Amino acid sequence: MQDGTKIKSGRGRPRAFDREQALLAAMRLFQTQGYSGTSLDDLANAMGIKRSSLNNTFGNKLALYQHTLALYEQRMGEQLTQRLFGGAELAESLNDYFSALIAIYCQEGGQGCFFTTTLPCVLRTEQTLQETFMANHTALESMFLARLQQAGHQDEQAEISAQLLLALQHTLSLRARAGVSQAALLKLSCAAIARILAA
Amino acid sequence: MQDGTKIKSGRGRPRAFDREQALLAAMRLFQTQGYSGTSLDDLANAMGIKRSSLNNTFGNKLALYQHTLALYEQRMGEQLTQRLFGGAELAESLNDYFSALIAIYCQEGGQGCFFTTTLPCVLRTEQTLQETFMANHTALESMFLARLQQAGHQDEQAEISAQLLLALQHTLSLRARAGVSQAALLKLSCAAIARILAA
DNA sequence: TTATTTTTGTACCATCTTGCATAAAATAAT
DNA sequence: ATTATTTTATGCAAGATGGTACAAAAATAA
Repeated sequence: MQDGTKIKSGRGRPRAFDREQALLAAMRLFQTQGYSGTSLDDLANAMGIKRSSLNNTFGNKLALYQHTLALYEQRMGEQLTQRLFGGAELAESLNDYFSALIAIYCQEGGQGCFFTTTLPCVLRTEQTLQETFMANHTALESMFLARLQQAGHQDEQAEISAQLLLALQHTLSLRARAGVSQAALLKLSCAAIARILAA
Repeated sequence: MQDGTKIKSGRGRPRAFDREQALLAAMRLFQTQGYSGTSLDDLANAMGIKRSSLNNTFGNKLALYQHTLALYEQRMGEQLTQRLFGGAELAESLNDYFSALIAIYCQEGGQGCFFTTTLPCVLRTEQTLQETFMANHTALESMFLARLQQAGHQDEQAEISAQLLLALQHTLSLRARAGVSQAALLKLSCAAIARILAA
């Protein structure tokens, strides 16, 4: 009966917890333990609510996971998109974007990207997640492409450059998750950007 | 009492199944469902053996997973290393290597790389796996570096190029897993190699 | 043959897991 | 105050899960 996206609750007992704070706690746990490795009891504990509230507010486990994915995507966009389209110089914009990205990936001991570190292993068992993953994938590539075109880059070359920038983002995520230091990632990022723009 | 790596069994009842075939079946299942998403019952069924034989031969679930990772790494090395160091021309070697890599990644509906698609989500809960992942990571980068140096590439630039080649491998794995077509991956691979060598 | 070693089949156990049911609590509308 | 509506608390149930125990089976060594 619940949509899980409702905000205003006309009447009835008011919710005793903050919806977004709870989702953030769930996100952190999913990001640390993966989807299959996290139980609803774990989640409810981390969120500071009871299982009944969890199911009532977010639906089942898969729906909760999708909500955390959506929240992550939204928050990342808020923190990063402006950096990419802010600066006048393309190289400067890219360095700004990836520096901020690396800082996020290295939080909490190097979690990497929520999508690329936790989604791939469950893509085959949960079909709807494949679409979620692919949608994010194409959105990121389109974003890079738009910024390159804004800088005057042409069709074919711009498309390849956009793909390489996403490749950089992928490898940064995996390396952060593997424990590579923030300094090493920054160095790699700078060198990669220079190479990609050198064409 | 078992090491799990023993080959010769002096006396006693001989094993009724092929150890490597069983490991391959386990690998396929782990690759499809992830580590946490696969139960020992699932594995025993796929391997065609009983739970008792599984535990007796490979130890517990984590040990079995590590055995499949080792087998994957070994087999990939056998199929790919020669391609990288075979050809005389660097660009040719790289295209040969990545073409074969993509063909493997796209098998069975696009599984991608066993390491990069199933390991990241469990790195935080199983510490020993972090070392396994990092070891593979550095081994691959060293392999690319060695091939570049063999072609006469110099220190700093060769190191960056090796990192970018590993980045290419990462993004190919994730894209294959996301469902990107083999043709699209090949196109990306060729363009990326050209860019990386253009420096 | 007899003893020893290893694998195999079956069963069991303690725990975890998910979803659901039911009642109590809190608030708005009537 | 009463009713309707929503959240919260508690518990239950059916099944899954990982690990282990034990006897039977199979093969070799003495």
